[in-house]
Amino acid sequence: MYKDPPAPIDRFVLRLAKLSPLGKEARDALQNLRGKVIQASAGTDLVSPGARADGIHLIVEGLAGRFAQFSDGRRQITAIHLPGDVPDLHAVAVPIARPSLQALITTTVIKYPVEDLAALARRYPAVGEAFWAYGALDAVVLERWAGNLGRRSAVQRMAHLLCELSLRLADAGRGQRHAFSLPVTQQQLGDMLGLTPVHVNRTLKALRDQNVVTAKGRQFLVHDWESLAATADFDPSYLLLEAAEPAANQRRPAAA
Amino acid sequence: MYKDPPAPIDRFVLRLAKLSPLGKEARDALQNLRGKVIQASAGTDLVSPGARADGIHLIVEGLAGRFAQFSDGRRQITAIHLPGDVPDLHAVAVPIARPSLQALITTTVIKYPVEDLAALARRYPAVGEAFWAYGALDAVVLERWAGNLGRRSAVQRMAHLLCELSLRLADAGRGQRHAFSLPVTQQQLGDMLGLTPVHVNRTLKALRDQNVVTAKGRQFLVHDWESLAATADFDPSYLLLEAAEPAANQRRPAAA
DNA sequence: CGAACTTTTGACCCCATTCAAAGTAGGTGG
DNA sequence: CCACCTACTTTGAATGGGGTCAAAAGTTCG
Repeated sequence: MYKDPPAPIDRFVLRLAKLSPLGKEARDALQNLRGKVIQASAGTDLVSPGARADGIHLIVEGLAGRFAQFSDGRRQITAIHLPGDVPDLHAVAVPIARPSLQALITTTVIKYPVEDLAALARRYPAVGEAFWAYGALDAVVLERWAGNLGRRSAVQRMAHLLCELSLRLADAGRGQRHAFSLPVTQQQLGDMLGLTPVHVNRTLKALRDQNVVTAKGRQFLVHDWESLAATADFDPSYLLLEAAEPAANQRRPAAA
Repeated sequence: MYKDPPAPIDRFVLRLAKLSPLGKEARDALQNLRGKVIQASAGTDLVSPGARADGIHLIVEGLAGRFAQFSDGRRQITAIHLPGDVPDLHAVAVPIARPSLQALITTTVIKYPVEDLAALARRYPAVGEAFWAYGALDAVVLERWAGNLGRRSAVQRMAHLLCELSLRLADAGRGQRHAFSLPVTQQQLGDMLGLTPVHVNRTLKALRDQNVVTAKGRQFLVHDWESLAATADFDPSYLLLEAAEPAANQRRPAAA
């Protein structure tokens, strides 16, 4: 077997610690937070637009999308969150600013009381600073997402999304950058890319015909990652993953 | 006369204080920050893509755009910043994550040393928390921007942009929501909206023909704000301006 | 008073949407 | 285990919104 996926809370704490050095006491305090475990099936809203703020979510398993909704019901997904992510951490600082959150597949989350996290941030300044930095990085990713939507063609957008997600999934121990499972519908891909489901299908077909990516079922195989990154004009550095740059030491045990 | 535009640094401190109650000492410390005044003419980059981090910018006068740049040179503006805004405050927490910044018109900024702001945030926890919250609100606006780019037609995008900017300009004391000056080129509007300059022109013409907005020179007159907001599906609450919604109980007593 | 930059308009093209329908899982109950 | 239902995927044909190319008419400013 490959490396086991790290426990989501560990992943979260690790990322925080990388942003601002955390003492052992602070790390333990984060690990010992108690929250409510919640299961959501695909397509249900974890936080509906305009809902009251009642907790901060840690993704434990599955896939969640942050989204904006329009009055006609259409949605634009603005960020994808994997196990170990906390999509709405910034709501600790600004309870009013709560993003809407949707489970894209069957998803398990833990919901922590806002006050507990606020108390932690106040008690350990390093934690507060790490929370702030965490939100800042989130905003960087969001900015790329916006650039993607504004200025690129359908194929480029799709390529960029696949590049981003392949690296992040690999980083979360959920696959490898050239072979991963992304079990979302084409409808949902459309909501991420600002495209109609029909055109998502055609776009995937185009990539398949170029022999760059094949999506069978919801299993993605990237045959030519370099070419994919090139069409996407993708620069991984903004994700700030360690695995991102060298990429040489991407272990690949004999499997499949 | 209408109200005078408040001094930009005051506007910034005021906004911070609204996010997290600041003591007089902390407010004074913010006011007394010393930085380098810089003038930039229209179109020049205040921070070029990939440039080294060397300061945090307060917009004093003019208009700046945060942007993403692609390898072919095209740009997508992801946020507009008015006098009193600090576009890159989050770089205090994550120096690596520095947004590119462009002066859209002749613009004056003050550049503060990152360390000075970091020291302030560490010394006054309330300031740190306010900085964090400031970034969180910025991200909320950015999320709307992304939704705008992903799912709306050219006319809707333009309408939304004009709604947002008219309210923010009015809030900054630089005009009224139905009559304001936005002295940017149609090329730059295109970079904001993900459109070509030619189509920006046609879009403005469409709004003019519907008698909703007329843009003569770079002076904008909104004849029917309600109708504009309706076509944009615009909801002002995300901006968290006092003028926008009731928000009556938003104020807090200044603690020492 | 000319040079460079904007704005405006026209004609044509192409990418993505829309509408429609057939094919393909996946899941449930008989 | 199969019949059936529902949701998702795939493909075709027609439409349209926005892009591209080109040129003329303002502006601004040295």
